Amino acid sequence: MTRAYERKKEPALVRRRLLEHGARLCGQQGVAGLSLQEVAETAGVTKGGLLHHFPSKQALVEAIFDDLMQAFEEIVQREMASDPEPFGRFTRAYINGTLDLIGREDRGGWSALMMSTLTEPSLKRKWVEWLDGHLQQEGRVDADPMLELARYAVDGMWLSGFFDAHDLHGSPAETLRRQLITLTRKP
Amino acid sequence: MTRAYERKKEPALVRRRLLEHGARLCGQQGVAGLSLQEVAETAGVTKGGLLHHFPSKQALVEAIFDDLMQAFEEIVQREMASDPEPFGRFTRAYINGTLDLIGREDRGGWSALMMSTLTEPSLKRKWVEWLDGHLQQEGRVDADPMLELARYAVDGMWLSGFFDAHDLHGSPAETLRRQLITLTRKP
DNA sequence: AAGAAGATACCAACTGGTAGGTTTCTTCGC
DNA sequence: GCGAAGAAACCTACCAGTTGGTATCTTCTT
Repeated sequence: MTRAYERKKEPALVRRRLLEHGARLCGQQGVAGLSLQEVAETAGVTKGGLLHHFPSKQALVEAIFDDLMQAFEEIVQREMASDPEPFGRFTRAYINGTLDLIGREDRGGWSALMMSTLTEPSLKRKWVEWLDGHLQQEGRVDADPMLELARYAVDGMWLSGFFDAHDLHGSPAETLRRQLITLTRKP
Repeated sequence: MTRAYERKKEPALVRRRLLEHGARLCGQQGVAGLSLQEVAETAGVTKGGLLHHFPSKQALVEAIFDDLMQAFEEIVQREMASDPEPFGRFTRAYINGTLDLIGREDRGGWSALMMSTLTEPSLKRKWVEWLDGHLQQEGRVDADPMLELARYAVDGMWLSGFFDAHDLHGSPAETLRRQLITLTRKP
């Protein structure tokens, strides 16, 4: 039996810290502005230690992205499981999941990480594949233009979430959320 | 009378090239990934030349941003001028203007530049002020939650425009545009 | 002549990454 | 049980290249 509390080296924990601080810093400075040195230091380890867990910056960034994507995937899956109506089910899960993330404290991590998706081709590909996968799996039930529009809208809300912590352009988020969900019901 | 064809130095032109190539490179690599050296070279000038026009990287980035913002402002103004219906006028102009930009070749310049807005506080402030200015000026005619939603949706469309050059999630852009505009009409 | 436009050369700071070491953990023969 | 072997975790020192920025010089325009 291992007694974790006596351990001096805790690779899993260190790895976790590297991912989390990396995500946060990414959110503040973007991928290009991310420095291995800084990530390592804030995670309480040296650059050499970081490079032991992630052999290159690219590897680190992709790991951060995968980590966040997985978390989002789980949220979406949970939302979908509790939605009895097939039509627009994925879109509603996407909406609720995204708005959930906006409310989080660690929003910063998500923020520019997803933004970096735009400049980092490998991340872009991952995201597109994820979305395409879901849209294909759910078949035609999420292909309606209005559903597409709803997804875009929540993307926009998420985007504007960076600009100010408080309510978005004016309306409380809950009002907009309900309005969005309404759009996803059958015409 | 100046005889431009004999000139060897054309500062206005150089400045313009610096702004345009800067915008394009920004779109490809983000602000943090932007290198003065690279901007200068692609604009056909040395770094020293660039730093003569823009005394610092920050100054260059802000100038690029201002330049693009001004272009967008003109588009929006033109759209608004040709819209007889006051209700949702700014929102429609915002929608049409944004979708116009998506279709452009120089979309890349806009792309990550606006993204950088999120990490660069000074740019963020400029954007928020621009939007607030318009929303305040147009009074309550653009405060309706549905209009807000429509603006978010076009933001999302613009965002997803980075992911693939072709049509967005599936529907042709024109279909979505019409649907969006419909949302901006009185309830 | 005077100032603007631009080039050249240079610097300190920082970047991602490598090499090679030390410490800690796990495993396995005994 | 114990202890040695070997792997995993982590650190120190360093490298070559790049960064933004400055100082200085030349060329062009007016």
